[in-house]
Amino acid sequence: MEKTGSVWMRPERHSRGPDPAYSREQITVAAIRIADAEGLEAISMRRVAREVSAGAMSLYRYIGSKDELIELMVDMVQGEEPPPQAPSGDWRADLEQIAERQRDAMHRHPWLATVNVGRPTFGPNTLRGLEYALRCVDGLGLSIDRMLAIVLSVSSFARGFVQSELAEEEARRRTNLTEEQWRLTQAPYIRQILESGEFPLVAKVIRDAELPHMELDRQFRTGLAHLLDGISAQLDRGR
Amino acid sequence: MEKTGSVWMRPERHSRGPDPAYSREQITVAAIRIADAEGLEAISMRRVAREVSAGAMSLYRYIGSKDELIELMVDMVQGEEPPPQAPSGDWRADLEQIAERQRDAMHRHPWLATVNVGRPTFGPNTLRGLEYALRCVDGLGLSIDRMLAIVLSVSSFARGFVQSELAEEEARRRTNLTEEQWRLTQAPYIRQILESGEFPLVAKVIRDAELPHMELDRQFRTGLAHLLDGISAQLDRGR
DNA sequence: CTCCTCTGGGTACGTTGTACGCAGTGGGGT
DNA sequence: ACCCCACTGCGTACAACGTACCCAGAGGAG
Repeated sequence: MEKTGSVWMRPERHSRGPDPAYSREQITVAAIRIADAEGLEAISMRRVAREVSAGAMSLYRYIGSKDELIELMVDMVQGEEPPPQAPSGDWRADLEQIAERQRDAMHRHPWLATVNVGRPTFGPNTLRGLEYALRCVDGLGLSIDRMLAIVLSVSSFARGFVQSELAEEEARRRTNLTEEQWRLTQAPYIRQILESGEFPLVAKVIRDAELPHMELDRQFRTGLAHLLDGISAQLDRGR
Repeated sequence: MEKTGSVWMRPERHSRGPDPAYSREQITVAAIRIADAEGLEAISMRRVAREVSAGAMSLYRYIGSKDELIELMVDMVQGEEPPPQAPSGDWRADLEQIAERQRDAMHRHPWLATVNVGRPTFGPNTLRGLEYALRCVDGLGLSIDRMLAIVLSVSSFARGFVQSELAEEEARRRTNLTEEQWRLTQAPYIRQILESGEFPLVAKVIRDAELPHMELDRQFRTGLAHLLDGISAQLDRGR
C-alpha cells in the first residue's frame, strides 16, 4: 500500500489477486448512512466495517485512514446535488442558491457542519462546486482575490449560520439524554439566569424562543440578503 | 458527586475533608495552555492531569467529564477580554468591534473555532458577551427576534470566516507532516488540477495565492462591512 | 503449473474516557 | 479530647478506539 499521494489520486486497485469484495464508494455510503442516523461520533472503523459486513481491518485495503474516510464522505455529499451547468447571469440569485444548497446539505447531514472545519477537502465534487461559485462572480470586472473573498464570505456565512442552528439540537444528541432528562438537569440553571436579572435581553430571548422552525429559514434568508446587499452596494460603488 | 445540574451551578466544594489540592480554574488554564500549544486533539484527561502534576482520575473531583472541561475552556477564553461596560451608541461600530474581538480570540486559540460548534455553551462569560451584543442593537425599535438575528448573523459570519482562515493551517498541524513532506504528497494532485484545465478559476486562485496574511485581515473587514451595510440598509428602509 | 501479488481479516498494541474502590485526612459533634 | 465520616487524591480496570502486522487463500501472469 503506497501511502504517498492524495486520496483523490489513489486508483481503485485490482490487477493480479482476487476481485475486491467491497468498494470505496460502498464504504463511504455506509459511513454516511451511519453518521446521518447516529451522529459523527458513531463513526468508527469497526462500526463502518460491520455496516458493510466486512472485517474491521479490511477497510484499510480501500481507505488509508479514518480521516481519509471522512474526506471521502464530505466530498460525496458535496456531489449529491451538482451545481448547474453554467451560472444564470444573475450573480446575486446564483450566490443565493449556492448558500441555500449548502444549508440544505448541512441539514440533510448535520455532521457536515461540524466536520469540514479545520480540514480543507479538495475532492472533485468540492472543486466543481468551488469552480462554479467562482464562475458566478466572474466577468464582473473583479480581481480573482475579490472574487474569492465574495465566495468565501457567502459560504462562511452559510456554514456559520447553520452551525448556530444545529448547535443546540446536536448537543442534545451528543449527551444521550431524553428531552425530559435534559430539561431536568438544565432547567435550574436556566431559571437562575431568568431570575437573576443580570441578563435581561438574554432572558427575553429565552422566553420568546417559541418560534423556532419557520423563523430560522427567514432569519437565514434575511442575514444572507444583508450580506448580498452589502456586496451589491460595493459593486455599484465602482470596481 | 452529584451528577445533577449544570456545570456552572456546581459549587467549588470543600467543607469537611482535606483541602483540595487543585482547582477547576487551575485545571482549565492548564488545558487551555495545552490546546494552544499542541492543538485540541492533544487534550486528554491524562495529559491535562500531568500538566498540573495530578493523577488522571483526580480531575474528576473537579470536573464531571471531558466535555465539561471543554465547556469551561470555551467560557474562560470568552472572559479573557470582557465586553465594555455599555455600548457606545454606534451599533455599527460596536458590532464591528465584537466581530473583530471574536476573530482575535479564535486566532489566539485556534481550537476555539473548531470546538464551539455543535455545542452551545452558556457559561457566565459567554452570557455576558451575548447580553452585551444584544444591548448594542437594543433601542433601535427592533423586535427581540430581529435583534437576535442580527447578532447571530454577525457572529456566524465571524466564526465561519475564521474557520476558513484556519482550515489549511490547522489541517497541516493535524497530520504531523512537515511543510516539505506535505508539499511532496499533495503536490502531484495540485499539479493535476492546474494542468487538467477543468478548473480554470480554481487554478488561478491557487497560482495567485501568494498574498496571504495582510490580505485576510482586509478580506474579513470587507466581508463584515458588506454584512453591516446590508443590515444598515434594512434599518434605514424602515422598522 | 507455478509464482507472486493481492485479497479479507484475525490478533495485538498503545491510547482513550471514565467507573470503582481504597487509604489517608481533618473538621464537627460529642 | 476523642472518634466518625465526608471528603481527598489516585491506582486499577475495562471497554472502545485507530491501526500496525501477519497470515491463509485466491487467481492472473509467466
